[in-house]
Amino acid sequence: MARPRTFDEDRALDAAMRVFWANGYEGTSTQNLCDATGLGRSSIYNTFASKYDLFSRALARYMETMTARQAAILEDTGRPAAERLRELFAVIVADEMTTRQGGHSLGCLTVNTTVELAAHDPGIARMLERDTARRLSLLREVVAAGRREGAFTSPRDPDDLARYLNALIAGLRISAQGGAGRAALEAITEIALDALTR
Amino acid sequence: MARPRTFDEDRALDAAMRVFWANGYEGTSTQNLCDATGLGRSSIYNTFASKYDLFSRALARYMETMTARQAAILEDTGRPAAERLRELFAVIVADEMTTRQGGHSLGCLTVNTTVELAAHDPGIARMLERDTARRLSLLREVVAAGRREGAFTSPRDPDDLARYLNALIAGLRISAQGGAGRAALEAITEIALDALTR
DNA sequence: CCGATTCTGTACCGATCCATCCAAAACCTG
DNA sequence: CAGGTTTTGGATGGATCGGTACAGAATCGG
Repeated sequence: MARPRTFDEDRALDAAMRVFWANGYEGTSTQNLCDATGLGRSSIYNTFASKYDLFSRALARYMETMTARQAAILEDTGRPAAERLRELFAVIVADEMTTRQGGHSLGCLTVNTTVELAAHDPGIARMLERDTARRLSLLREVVAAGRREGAFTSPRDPDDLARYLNALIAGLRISAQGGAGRAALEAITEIALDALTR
Repeated sequence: MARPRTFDEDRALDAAMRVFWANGYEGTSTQNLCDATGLGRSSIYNTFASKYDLFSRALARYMETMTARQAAILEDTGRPAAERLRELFAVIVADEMTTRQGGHSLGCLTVNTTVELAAHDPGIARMLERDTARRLSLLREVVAAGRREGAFTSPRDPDDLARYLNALIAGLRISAQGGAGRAALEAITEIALDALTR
């Protein structure tokens, strides 16, 4: 029929995602994307409509994989809720430690994009809001489960507790980007749980 | 001697700061800076060495004013520590609600810059680290005072509690940038205090 | 009111921005 | 192996990027 592609679209998307993650949307040039993906400009623009479209799809991919990972941990109803939440924190801290570049982590593409684009781009903002809603739902469920198990004794509204945890996770990412080390991050997560078990 | 300036340098710096705050470093063009300050390119480059230098000074100004405001609240030893901390949260939430543009706040220039530049620019990173150290010190002091007063019963290390509060404040900003409303932000701050009083 | 000095507006610089065009290359079907 | 179709690389597009050059305007000391 026709000449086939010599590259894998998902691999290209992954490479693009990492560049956007490290440099932000404005901070990434189309040349950067060519270098990172190994593709020519033509191949990129033939596959993705624009830099914006490529970013949008990279962000969607990131959110899907990240939130799915978190869902797998938080929805593992075979384990106590408190243990699931601790595991989530441990994974997040581990991620922050492994995406380090010269003393500072890259943080989280979702958080980074919220900072850079949420106020300027309604389309991106809606994507972020959907992802946040999903994570809030996961967190609310694990909080409710922990309460049923008697582990989380806080009388606060589970919705608010979920928002609290979500905010704290974002703050954890910012702290890591600011240079906080593993011990500091772990201490933060320990204290964060105190609010649930008080 | 010579022709005097027709503009106030501090006012120009303020205008530049707001543009960087709203659009980030990469997202702000020199033309944007001319428009916002009302200055011509010559005046800007005659007063500031470069876009980078202008940003650096705008950031320094932001950090100085913001942290000074927070210090004034946290170091007001005439009031109970818990009250001071609540007041800090109230001011932060109020700020986030007033810098809104179309449902999303602009967040905090310090946090935004941490996301955009900390991993790439050692000079900016050091500025941010100094500011963070100063705020951590303020928070540690208020935590220690609250403990002496018997209000904060958490047995955790005051250093860690300060880091926890700092992370939570950043998360509060991110939540606001993501579209969280006043009620949600206030609930988060209430729960955050639970970790200190457990 | 003149000379020295500084500020300011405009034009301009090379580099880079995102995106497109087009011809050559590569593949599948018949 | 020929025709049709898609991909690919390289050249190229106008626009904008950060920054500079330069001439004229504005002010002060004398």
